[in-house]
Amino acid sequence: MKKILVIDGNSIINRAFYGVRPLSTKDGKPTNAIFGMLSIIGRQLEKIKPDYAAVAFDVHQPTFRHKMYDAYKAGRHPTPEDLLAQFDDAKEVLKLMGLHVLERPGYEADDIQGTIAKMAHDTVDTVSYVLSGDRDLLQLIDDKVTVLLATNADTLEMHRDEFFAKYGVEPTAFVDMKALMGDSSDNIPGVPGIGEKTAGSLIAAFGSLDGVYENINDESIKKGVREKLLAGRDSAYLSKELATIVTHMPLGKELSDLRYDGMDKEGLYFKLKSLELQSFISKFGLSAPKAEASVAAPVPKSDTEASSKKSQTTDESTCESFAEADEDFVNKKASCRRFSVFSSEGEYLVCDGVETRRFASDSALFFSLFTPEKEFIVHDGKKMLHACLERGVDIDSVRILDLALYAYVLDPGRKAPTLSALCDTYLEGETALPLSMFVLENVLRERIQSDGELAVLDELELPLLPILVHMEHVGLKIDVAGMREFGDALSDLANDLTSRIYMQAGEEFNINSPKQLGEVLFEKMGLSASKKKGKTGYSTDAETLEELRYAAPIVEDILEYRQVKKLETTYAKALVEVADGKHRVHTDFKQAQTATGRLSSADPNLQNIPIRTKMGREMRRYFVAEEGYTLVDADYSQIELRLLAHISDDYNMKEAFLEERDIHRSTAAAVFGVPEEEVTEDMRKRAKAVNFGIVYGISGFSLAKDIGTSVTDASHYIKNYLHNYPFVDAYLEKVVEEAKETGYTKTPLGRRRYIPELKGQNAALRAFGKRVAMNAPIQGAAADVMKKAMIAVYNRLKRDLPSARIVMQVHDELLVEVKTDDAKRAMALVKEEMENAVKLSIPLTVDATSGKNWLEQA
DNA sequence: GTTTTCACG
DNA sequence: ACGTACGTGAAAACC
Repeated sequence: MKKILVIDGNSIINRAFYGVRPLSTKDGKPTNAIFGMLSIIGRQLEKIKPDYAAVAFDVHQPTFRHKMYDAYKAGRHPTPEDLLAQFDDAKEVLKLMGLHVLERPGYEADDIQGTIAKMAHDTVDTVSYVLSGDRDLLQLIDDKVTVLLATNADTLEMHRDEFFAKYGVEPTAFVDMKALMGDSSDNIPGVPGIGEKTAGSLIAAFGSLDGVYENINDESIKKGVREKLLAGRDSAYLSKELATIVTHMPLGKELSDLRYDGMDKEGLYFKLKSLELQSFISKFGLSAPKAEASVAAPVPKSDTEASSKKSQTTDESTCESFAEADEDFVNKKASCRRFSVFSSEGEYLVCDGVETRRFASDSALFFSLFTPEKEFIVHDGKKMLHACLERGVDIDSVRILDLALYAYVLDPGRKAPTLSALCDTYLEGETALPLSMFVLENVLRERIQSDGELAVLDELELPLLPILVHMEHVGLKIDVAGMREFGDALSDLANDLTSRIYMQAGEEFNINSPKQLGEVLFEKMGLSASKKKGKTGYSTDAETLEELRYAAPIVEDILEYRQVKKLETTYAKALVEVADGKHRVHTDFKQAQTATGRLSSADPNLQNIPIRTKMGREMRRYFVAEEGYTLVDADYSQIELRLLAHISDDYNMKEAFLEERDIHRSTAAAVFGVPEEEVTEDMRKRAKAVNFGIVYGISGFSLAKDIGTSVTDASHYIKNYLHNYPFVDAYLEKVVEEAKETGYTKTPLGRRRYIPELKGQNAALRAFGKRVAMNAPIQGAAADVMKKAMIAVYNRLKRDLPSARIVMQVHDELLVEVKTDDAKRAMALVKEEMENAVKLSIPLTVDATSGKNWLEQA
């Protein structure tokens, strides 16, 4: 187990200054703070023997995060002259001790500590020791983080257990306590009248600040306390923000940059000698080097070439020196971990948290920034990732923090906010791009965390992004010649149908125009359908025409014409047109588009390729594998119903899946009250519609329309269904109830969907909200599972079967293209990863097939 | 830019 | 009392 020691420089020096009697050198230089600091840190270095060590300091500058609270900070006591005078020497001593001294403008020492502790926390086999005199840091404690709390007497090791014993709450709830009790030393107001005792028992009882206010009317809260809490609500939430330590700041360091290699014995010897801190020279076992003055100073390297270049004053050299500056930027930033990149027309603006540089879109230097482990804060960065891929960047080894995805996770129902809209909303109008992207990342991440959606962001959306880029880049091959022929045949067929339709209508008109078609059918030919649109005219949709099918032969021709025309224009013609030189089509997966968490596919949409009719299904024959390759198609069987069974925990539905029974047959038996053996095809078909309806938030009316029965019968089916699956019934009720209370639904992984419709005055809209509430967690959970599966499949194939690549996703289905020899193995691997993407209380099963094209799958 | 229609899960 | 299933994208007509 590796250990990292992270020291709060400011608080240790402060504590040392006030805890140690005044000391000074002969010529009056104060040294007591350095003395105390050495004693505290020296002891811990010896005790812990860290593998990495860093000391963090504040740089006193207003920051994005804190500037709004400057008013509070203004009340701090000024630092005494005698203490200020010791800082520079103290830092020098620390460096000579082998500690990495870190200070970042705009961030406080505790933010640096929090960030390092988090880095260590996320690294296997590494634990952190956070040394501070400040109890604020206790919030960082967890299984892998210990806080060493320096007091005047000695240094206390605070593990999770000690913390819990002392405060009675989890360390993460420490900020929640502070939010209530406040902290005068940090100018955190808290709630007036609430002290440590009350705060402790409140948080112990309700877990968090949110918990306290959610249960504000709980009888265990005394009236007086409740009144104080209500009056101080805003102050409490502001206090919580003030008290929370940032754990994701742009540090520009990785753990390996912070290695502790022991002290510089010679340097430290001289330094301590000059500070007249003799006792530490012996304590650290330091001694004068043998030949004190023999170290030659390095001769500065001659720089004639560079200086001659710079001495020129032509325009050309100005350009060159810009290029040098950029190159310098890139080189210098080799050690920087996190950048923000703002893409604009023809250029990228790159910021390392301090300075911003401009790169042309085709700058090789820009792409050279993308080295393993680096993090890039972007907004809607897929286009940039494609450019990276073209330039040979390994996009899997960098981490892309796409703020558009952060915003999507926070509220998938909202239309995608622009970067500046995000700044307006979350940074109160701060728009210093791209620097503000760092702040946005922090702010949005904290919100996502407090909403319980961090897993959705970090385990699904962020890792999925580069995978989508790969899929889009590879594309899906179409048989261009075959599809063109098919398109031509469709065109011929449409022409035949057109003539027949004109003939029967007795005139030529635009069949594609619903207006003209309506006039022909309903006025000229005198047909009539049950529904007709008032405002815009007659409805001529398939459902209406279906009614008239046998009233006039023209109707059947029109229906067929519509189908043929759709296939021709939307698919055959359109796809041939967008195929690239290698006959591949590249969709654009929208990752932040749907309200439920699904992907969508556009330009072209490859998620709605026909399959339901025989003629439409033919289209799939022209989606093919590359020569020597095979398409593997793997789809989840009944994923939404399985998730409904799992989430509702309905024993009856679970039993059907556990026994791998045909769920529609099972449902039919229940709904029609017959044994499964006696279920007819028609009964099964109706039950299937009921199953779908349930997932969509059913109504008797719509079900009746769908399966062609009376509303009475349909309602009866639903009643039987819910009676047979009582936990499903209870679950659907619960999910609507919860959505009414909280304003949102959530999937098991935490993905939210807000449903404002439930709160409105419009009854129709509220009914819609109810259906959405019933559907969103199911559809969303299925989307979560598929995203998890895509990540698992991608990584598995990359490792074990690199000849295979995912080429499409259609909600519950993955399409993989693989060398024909490896098709069997690909089927097995993909199936395995998809089935085990999540663990449910019932099995998740995947059917995998393979073939030369998307139609012929055996 | 909006409406109608229809393709998919 | 109310309208009538969840989630998408594209083509063509229409304004």
